[in-house]
Amino acid sequence: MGRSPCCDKVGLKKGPWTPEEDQKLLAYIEEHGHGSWRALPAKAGLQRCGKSCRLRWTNYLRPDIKRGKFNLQEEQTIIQLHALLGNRWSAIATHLPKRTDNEIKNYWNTHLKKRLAKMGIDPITHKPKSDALLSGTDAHRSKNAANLSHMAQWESARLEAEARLVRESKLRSFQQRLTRPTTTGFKTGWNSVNNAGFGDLESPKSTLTSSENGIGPSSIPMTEFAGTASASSETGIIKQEGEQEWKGLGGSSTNSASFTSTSIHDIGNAMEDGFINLLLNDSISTDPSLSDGGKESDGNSGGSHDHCQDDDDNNNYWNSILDLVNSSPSDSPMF
DNA sequence: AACTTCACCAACCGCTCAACG
DNA sequence: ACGTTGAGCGGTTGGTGAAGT
Repeated sequence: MGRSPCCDKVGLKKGPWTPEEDQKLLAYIEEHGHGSWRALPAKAGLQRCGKSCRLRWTNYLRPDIKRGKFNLQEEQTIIQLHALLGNRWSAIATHLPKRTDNEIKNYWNTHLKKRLAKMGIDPITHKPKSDALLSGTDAHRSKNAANLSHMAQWESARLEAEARLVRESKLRSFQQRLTRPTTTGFKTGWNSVNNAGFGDLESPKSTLTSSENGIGPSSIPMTEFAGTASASSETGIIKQEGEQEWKGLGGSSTNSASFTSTSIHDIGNAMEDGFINLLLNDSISTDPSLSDGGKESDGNSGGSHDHCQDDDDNNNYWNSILDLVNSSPSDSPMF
Protein backbone atom coordinates (compact mmCIF):
# COMPACT_ATOMS: atom_id res chain seq x y z
CA MET A 1 0.00 0.00 0.00
CA GLY A 2 2.57 2.49 -0.97
CA ARG A 3 1.83 6.04 -0.31
CA SER A 4 1.79 8.26 -3.30
CA PRO A 5 4.62 10.75 -3.44
CA CYS A 6 2.15 13.55 -3.99
CA CYS A 7 3.54 16.89 -2.90
CA ASP A 8 7.00 15.50 -2.31
CA LYS A 9 7.61 16.05 -5.96
CA VAL A 10 9.88 18.95 -6.58
CA GLY A 11 8.52 21.94 -8.35
CA LEU A 12 5.06 21.62 -6.95
CA LYS A 13 3.72 24.53 -5.04
CA LYS A 14 2.49 24.24 -1.48
CA GLY A 15 0.78 26.58 0.90
CA PRO A 16 -2.09 28.95 0.48
CA TRP A 17 -3.85 29.10 -2.82
CA THR A 18 -3.85 32.27 -4.84
CA PRO A 19 -6.98 33.62 -6.54
CA GLU A 20 -5.42 32.78 -9.87
CA GLU A 21 -4.94 29.18 -8.89
CA ASP A 22 -8.48 29.01 -7.60
CA GLN A 23 -9.73 30.38 -10.86
CA LYS A 24 -7.79 27.87 -12.87
CA LEU A 25 -9.02 24.99 -10.80
CA LEU A 26 -12.59 26.18 -10.85
CA ALA A 27 -12.58 26.77 -14.54
CA TYR A 28 -11.12 23.41 -15.28
CA ILE A 29 -13.51 21.47 -13.08
CA GLU A 30 -16.51 23.36 -14.31
CA GLU A 31 -15.61 22.47 -17.84
CA HIS A 32 -14.25 18.98 -17.50
CA GLY A 33 -15.09 17.74 -14.05
CA HIS A 34 -12.22 16.75 -11.87
CA GLY A 35 -11.70 13.31 -13.35
CA SER A 36 -8.46 11.93 -12.07
CA TRP A 37 -7.16 14.23 -9.41
CA ARG A 38 -3.64 13.17 -10.10
CA ALA A 39 -3.86 14.15 -13.69
CA LEU A 40 -5.82 17.31 -13.06
CA PRO A 41 -3.06 19.75 -12.12
CA ALA A 42 -1.17 19.28 -15.35
CA LYS A 43 -4.31 19.58 -17.42
CA ALA A 44 -5.45 22.63 -15.51
CA GLY A 45 -2.05 24.26 -15.64
CA LEU A 46 -1.49 24.17 -11.93
CA GLN A 47 1.77 23.63 -10.15
CA ARG A 48 0.04 21.65 -7.45
CA CYS A 49 -0.33 18.03 -6.60
CA GLY A 50 -3.66 16.38 -7.23
CA LYS A 51 -4.27 15.93 -3.58
CA SER A 52 -3.89 19.60 -2.94
CA CYS A 53 -6.31 20.35 -5.74
CA ARG A 54 -8.83 17.90 -4.40
CA LEU A 55 -8.67 19.41 -0.94
CA ARG A 56 -8.96 22.90 -2.26
CA TRP A 57 -11.99 21.92 -4.24
CA THR A 58 -13.76 19.90 -1.59
CA ASN A 59 -13.05 22.26 1.27
CA TYR A 60 -13.28 25.62 -0.36
CA LEU A 61 -14.13 25.99 -4.01
CA ARG A 62 -17.07 23.65 -4.32
CA PRO A 63 -20.15 25.73 -5.06
CA ASP A 64 -22.39 23.95 -2.59
CA ILE A 65 -20.40 24.93 0.43
CA LYS A 66 -21.91 27.04 3.10
CA ARG A 67 -19.40 29.18 4.88
CA GLY A 68 -19.56 31.26 7.94
CA LYS A 69 -20.70 30.83 11.46
CA PHE A 70 -22.33 27.62 12.59
CA ASN A 71 -25.82 28.09 13.91
CA LEU A 72 -27.21 26.56 17.03
CA GLN A 73 -28.82 23.72 15.20
CA GLU A 74 -25.61 22.83 13.49
CA GLU A 75 -23.77 22.92 16.78
CA GLN A 76 -26.28 20.57 18.30
CA THR A 77 -25.97 18.26 15.39
CA ILE A 78 -22.22 18.16 15.65
CA ILE A 79 -22.18 17.58 19.36
CA GLN A 80 -24.74 14.88 19.29
CA LEU A 81 -23.40 13.11 16.28
CA HIS A 82 -19.95 13.30 17.75
CA ALA A 83 -21.25 11.61 20.84
CA LEU A 84 -22.45 8.81 18.67
CA LEU A 85 -19.89 8.62 15.90
CA GLY A 86 -16.77 9.99 17.48
CA ASN A 87 -14.29 11.77 15.24
CA ARG A 88 -15.86 10.56 12.06
CA TRP A 89 -16.01 13.95 10.55
CA SER A 90 -17.03 12.87 7.12
CA ALA A 91 -19.93 10.94 8.55
CA ILE A 92 -20.95 13.87 10.67
CA ALA A 93 -20.64 16.14 7.69
CA THR A 94 -23.24 14.21 5.80
CA HIS A 95 -25.78 15.42 8.34
CA LEU A 96 -24.75 19.02 7.97
CA PRO A 97 -25.75 20.28 4.60
CA LYS A 98 -23.12 22.32 2.85
CA ARG A 99 -20.53 21.89 5.57
CA THR A 100 -17.28 20.10 4.96
CA ASP A 101 -15.72 17.57 7.24
CA ASN A 102 -12.71 19.80 7.58
CA GLU A 103 -14.79 22.74 8.64
CA ILE A 104 -16.69 20.67 11.14
CA LYS A 105 -13.50 19.24 12.50
CA ASN A 106 -12.02 22.67 12.89
CA TYR A 107 -15.13 23.98 14.54
CA TRP A 108 -15.21 21.10 16.92
CA ASN A 109 -11.59 21.51 17.88
CA THR A 110 -11.70 25.24 18.28
CA HIS A 111 -15.13 25.78 19.74
CA LEU A 112 -17.23 22.85 20.74
CA LYS A 113 -14.58 20.76 22.40
CA LYS A 114 -13.56 23.63 24.58
CA ARG A 115 -17.12 24.46 25.36
CA LEU A 116 -17.89 20.96 26.51
CA ALA A 117 -14.73 20.86 28.55
CA LYS A 118 -15.71 24.09 30.14
CA MET A 119 -19.01 22.57 31.05
CA GLY A 120 -17.26 19.71 32.73
CA ILE A 121 -18.00 17.23 30.00
CA ASP A 122 -15.37 15.06 28.52
CA PRO A 123 -15.51 15.92 24.82
CA ILE A 124 -14.42 12.43 23.93
CA THR A 125 -16.91 10.44 25.92
CA HIS A 126 -19.51 13.16 26.23
CA LYS A 127 -19.81 12.35 29.87
CA PRO A 128 -18.91 14.29 32.96
CA LYS A 129 -15.21 14.28 33.55
CA SER A 130 -13.66 11.66 35.74
CA ASP A 131 -13.18 13.98 38.64
CA ALA A 132 -16.87 14.51 38.65
CA LEU A 133 -17.40 10.83 38.47
CA LEU A 134 -15.30 10.27 41.50
CA SER A 135 -17.20 12.68 43.59
CA GLY A 136 -20.53 12.16 45.22
CA THR A 137 -22.05 9.35 47.11
CA ASP A 138 -21.04 5.74 46.95
CA ALA A 139 -24.24 5.04 45.13
CA HIS A 140 -23.37 7.58 42.50
CA ARG A 141 -19.85 6.26 42.15
CA SER A 142 -21.14 2.81 41.70
CA LYS A 143 -23.56 3.94 39.14
CA ASN A 144 -20.92 5.87 37.29
CA ALA A 145 -18.67 2.87 37.21
CA ALA A 146 -21.47 0.87 35.73
CA ASN A 147 -22.03 3.55 33.19
CA LEU A 148 -18.42 3.44 32.15
CA SER A 149 -18.69 -0.23 31.61
CA HIS A 150 -21.83 0.19 29.60
CA MET A 151 -20.28 2.89 27.54
CA ALA A 152 -17.37 0.69 26.67
CA GLN A 153 -19.75 -2.04 25.73
CA TRP A 154 -21.76 0.32 23.67
CA GLU A 155 -18.79 1.74 21.89
CA SER A 156 -17.56 -1.67 21.03
CA ALA A 157 -20.94 -2.67 19.75
CA ARG A 158 -21.31 0.49 17.82
CA LEU A 159 -18.04 0.08 16.02
CA GLU A 160 -18.81 -3.45 15.15
CA ALA A 161 -22.27 -2.57 13.98
CA GLU A 162 -20.90 0.19 11.88
CA ALA A 163 -18.42 -2.07 10.22
CA ARG A 164 -21.09 -4.60 9.50
CA LEU A 165 -23.39 -2.02 8.16
CA VAL A 166 -20.81 -0.81 5.75
CA ARG A 167 -20.53 -4.23 4.29
CA GLU A 168 -24.20 -4.96 4.28
CA SER A 169 -25.31 -1.61 3.04
CA LYS A 170 -23.36 -2.03 -0.13
CA LEU A 171 -24.94 -5.37 -0.79
CA ARG A 172 -28.39 -4.21 0.18
CA SER A 173 -28.07 -1.08 -1.84
CA PHE A 174 -27.58 -3.13 -4.92
CA GLN A 175 -30.44 -5.42 -4.06
CA GLN A 176 -32.78 -2.56 -3.32
CA ARG A 177 -32.12 -0.97 -6.62
CA LEU A 178 -33.32 -4.15 -8.21
CA THR A 179 -36.44 -4.44 -6.12
CA ARG A 180 -38.39 -1.76 -4.36
CA PRO A 181 -37.77 1.91 -4.13
CA THR A 182 -40.03 2.62 -1.19
CA THR A 183 -38.69 3.28 2.21
CA THR A 184 -40.11 3.83 5.57
CA GLY A 185 -38.20 4.16 8.68
CA PHE A 186 -34.62 4.03 9.48
CA LYS A 187 -34.00 0.45 8.60
CA THR A 188 -34.38 1.21 4.97
CA GLY A 189 -33.66 4.84 5.09
CA TRP A 190 -30.27 4.64 3.64
CA ASN A 191 -31.72 2.87 0.70
CA SER A 192 -33.86 5.83 0.03
CA VAL A 193 -30.72 7.83 -0.20
CA ASN A 194 -29.29 5.41 -2.62
CA ASN A 195 -32.49 5.14 -4.51
CA ALA A 196 -33.06 8.82 -4.60
CA GLY A 197 -30.58 9.20 -7.34
CA PHE A 198 -27.63 10.33 -5.35
CA GLY A 199 -25.59 7.77 -7.11
CA ASP A 200 -24.94 10.05 -9.96
CA LEU A 201 -23.70 12.74 -7.73
CA GLU A 202 -20.09 12.91 -6.99
CA SER A 203 -19.27 11.04 -3.90
CA PRO A 204 -15.93 11.51 -2.27
CA LYS A 205 -17.19 9.73 0.76
CA SER A 206 -15.76 6.69 2.33
CA THR A 207 -17.47 3.58 3.43
CA LEU A 208 -18.11 5.29 6.68
CA THR A 209 -20.45 7.48 4.88
CA SER A 210 -22.30 4.48 3.71
CA SER A 211 -22.52 3.26 7.21
CA GLU A 212 -23.69 6.57 8.36
CA ASN A 213 -26.30 6.76 5.72
CA GLY A 214 -27.37 3.39 6.80
CA ILE A 215 -28.31 4.72 10.12
CA GLY A 216 -30.29 7.61 8.96
CA PRO A 217 -33.21 7.78 6.64
CA SER A 218 -33.57 10.69 4.39
CA SER A 219 -35.96 13.53 4.37
CA ILE A 220 -36.15 14.17 8.05
CA PRO A 221 -34.98 17.59 9.06
CA MET A 222 -32.48 17.98 11.79
CA THR A 223 -34.48 20.13 14.06
CA GLU A 224 -35.37 20.30 17.65
CA PHE A 225 -33.42 17.99 19.77
CA ALA A 226 -34.50 16.72 23.07
CA GLY A 227 -34.31 19.23 25.79
CA THR A 228 -33.26 22.01 23.56
CA ALA A 229 -34.52 25.46 24.03
CA SER A 230 -36.52 25.04 20.91
CA ALA A 231 -38.00 21.71 21.78
CA SER A 232 -41.62 21.86 20.99
CA SER A 233 -42.98 18.84 22.73
CA GLU A 234 -42.99 17.94 26.34
CA THR A 235 -40.27 15.44 25.85
CA GLY A 236 -38.54 17.37 23.20
CA ILE A 237 -38.43 14.31 21.03
CA ILE A 238 -39.93 14.66 17.66
CA LYS A 239 -41.91 11.79 16.40
CA GLN A 240 -40.44 10.96 13.12
CA GLU A 241 -41.66 8.94 10.27
CA GLY A 242 -40.65 5.42 10.80
CA GLU A 243 -40.35 5.83 14.49
CA GLN A 244 -42.44 2.78 15.01
CA GLU A 245 -39.38 0.91 14.07
CA TRP A 246 -37.75 2.42 17.08
CA LYS A 247 -40.49 1.40 19.41
CA GLY A 248 -39.30 1.17 22.88
CA LEU A 249 -36.55 3.55 22.23
CA GLY A 250 -37.47 5.85 25.01
CA GLY A 251 -40.07 4.05 26.94
CA SER A 252 -38.66 0.69 27.73
CA SER A 253 -37.02 0.24 31.02
CA THR A 254 -35.88 -3.29 30.68
CA ASN A 255 -32.38 -4.08 31.52
CA SER A 256 -30.15 -4.34 28.53
CA ALA A 257 -27.50 -6.54 29.92
CA SER A 258 -28.32 -9.14 27.34
CA PHE A 259 -27.25 -6.92 24.53
CA THR A 260 -24.83 -8.39 22.11
CA SER A 261 -23.83 -7.08 18.78
CA THR A 262 -22.29 -10.19 17.41
CA SER A 263 -25.04 -10.62 14.96
CA ILE A 264 -26.15 -7.22 14.00
CA HIS A 265 -27.78 -8.31 10.87
CA ASP A 266 -29.89 -5.29 11.17
CA ILE A 267 -28.46 -2.39 12.97
CA GLY A 268 -31.90 -1.20 13.86
CA ASN A 269 -32.61 -4.31 15.80
CA ALA A 270 -29.27 -4.13 17.40
CA MET A 271 -29.86 -0.62 18.52
CA GLU A 272 -33.28 -1.43 19.79
CA ASP A 273 -32.13 -4.40 21.72
CA GLY A 274 -28.91 -3.03 22.84
CA PHE A 275 -27.38 0.25 23.42
CA ILE A 276 -30.50 2.28 23.23
CA ASN A 277 -31.88 0.63 26.26
CA LEU A 278 -28.50 0.57 27.71
CA LEU A 279 -28.14 4.26 27.27
CA LEU A 280 -31.58 5.19 28.25
CA ASN A 281 -31.94 2.95 31.20
CA ASP A 282 -28.60 3.26 32.75
CA SER A 283 -28.71 6.95 32.87
CA ILE A 284 -25.44 7.95 31.45
CA SER A 285 -24.61 11.07 33.25
CA THR A 286 -24.50 14.00 30.99
CA ASP A 287 -24.46 17.62 31.76
CA PRO A 288 -28.02 18.70 31.24
CA SER A 289 -26.83 21.95 29.88
CA LEU A 290 -25.75 19.99 26.87
CA SER A 291 -29.27 19.23 26.15
CA ASP A 292 -30.07 22.83 26.45
CA GLY A 293 -29.62 23.51 22.84
CA GLY A 294 -25.88 23.30 23.06
CA LYS A 295 -25.79 26.66 24.65
CA GLU A 296 -23.31 27.70 27.24
CA SER A 297 -24.22 26.39 30.61
CA ASP A 298 -26.15 28.74 32.72
CA GLY A 299 -24.49 27.37 35.77
CA ASN A 300 -27.02 24.81 36.88
CA SER A 301 -25.06 21.95 35.47
CA GLY A 302 -26.73 19.23 37.39
CA GLY A 303 -26.56 20.67 40.81
CA SER A 304 -30.15 21.70 40.92
CA HIS A 305 -31.40 18.54 39.32
CA ASP A 306 -32.69 15.72 41.39
CA HIS A 307 -31.95 12.20 40.46
CA CYS A 308 -35.02 11.67 38.35
CA GLN A 309 -34.39 14.87 36.53
CA ASP A 310 -30.89 13.70 35.73
CA ASP A 311 -32.26 10.53 34.31
CA ASP A 312 -34.72 12.43 32.22
CA ASP A 313 -32.05 14.71 30.95
CA ASN A 314 -29.79 11.86 30.13
CA ASN A 315 -32.52 10.05 28.38
CA ASN A 316 -33.36 13.13 26.44
CA TYR A 317 -29.76 13.70 25.54
CA TRP A 318 -29.21 10.26 24.17
CA ASN A 319 -32.68 10.10 22.77
CA SER A 320 -31.91 13.17 20.83
CA ILE A 321 -28.73 11.68 19.52
CA LEU A 322 -30.50 8.60 18.37
CA ASP A 323 -33.26 10.71 17.04
CA LEU A 324 -30.77 12.65 15.10
CA VAL A 325 -29.23 9.55 13.70
CA ASN A 326 -32.69 8.52 12.81
CA SER A 327 -32.75 11.50 10.60
CA SER A 328 -30.59 12.21 7.64
CA PRO A 329 -29.33 15.12 5.65
CA SER A 330 -32.12 17.28 4.42
CA ASP A 331 -30.24 17.36 1.24
CA SER A 332 -27.04 15.94 0.07
CA PRO A 333 -24.33 18.09 1.55
CA MET A 334 -21.31 16.68 -0.08
CA PHE A 335 -22.35 14.92 -3.16
C1' DA B 1 2.87 51.82 19.51
C1' DA B 2 5.14 47.55 20.19
C1' DC B 3 5.08 43.13 21.64
C1' DT B 4 3.01 38.76 23.11
C1' DT B 5 -0.56 35.50 23.34
C1' DC B 6 -4.56 33.45 21.63
C1' DA B 7 -7.93 31.83 18.28
C1' DC B 8 -9.08 30.47 13.96
C1' DC B 9 -8.88 27.85 9.82
C1' DA B 10 -6.75 26.52 5.37
C1' DA B 11 -3.67 23.33 4.07
C1' DC B 12 -0.62 19.59 4.65
C1' DC B 13 0.81 14.93 6.28
C1' DG B 14 0.45 10.26 6.78
C1' DC B 15 -2.37 6.40 7.14
C1' DT B 16 -5.88 3.25 5.32
C1' DC B 17 -8.67 1.20 1.95
C1' DA B 18 -10.40 -0.12 -2.56
C1' DA B 19 -9.64 -0.82 -7.30
C1' DC B 20 -6.95 -2.57 -10.69
C1' DG B 21 -3.43 -5.11 -13.30
C1' DA C 1 -2.60 -13.73 -4.24
C1' DC C 2 0.10 -9.88 -4.48
C1' DG C 3 1.86 -5.28 -5.53
C1' DT C 4 0.82 -0.66 -7.09
C1' DT C 5 -1.83 3.35 -7.43
C1' DG C 6 -5.45 6.67 -6.52
C1' DA C 7 -8.44 8.58 -3.39
C1' DG C 8 -10.47 9.60 1.11
C1' DC C 9 -10.12 10.42 5.96
C1' DG C 10 -8.56 12.18 10.39
C1' DG C 11 -4.78 14.41 12.85
C1' DT C 12 -1.75 18.10 12.92
C1' DT C 13 0.65 22.26 11.56
C1' DG C 14 1.52 26.93 10.35
C1' DG C 15 0.09 31.50 8.84
C1' DT C 16 -2.69 35.33 9.96
C1' DG C 17 -5.44 38.48 12.42
C1' DA C 18 -7.53 39.75 16.89
C1' DA C 19 -7.14 40.57 21.61
C1' DG C 20 -4.57 41.51 25.56
C1' DT C 21 -0.65 43.60 28.10
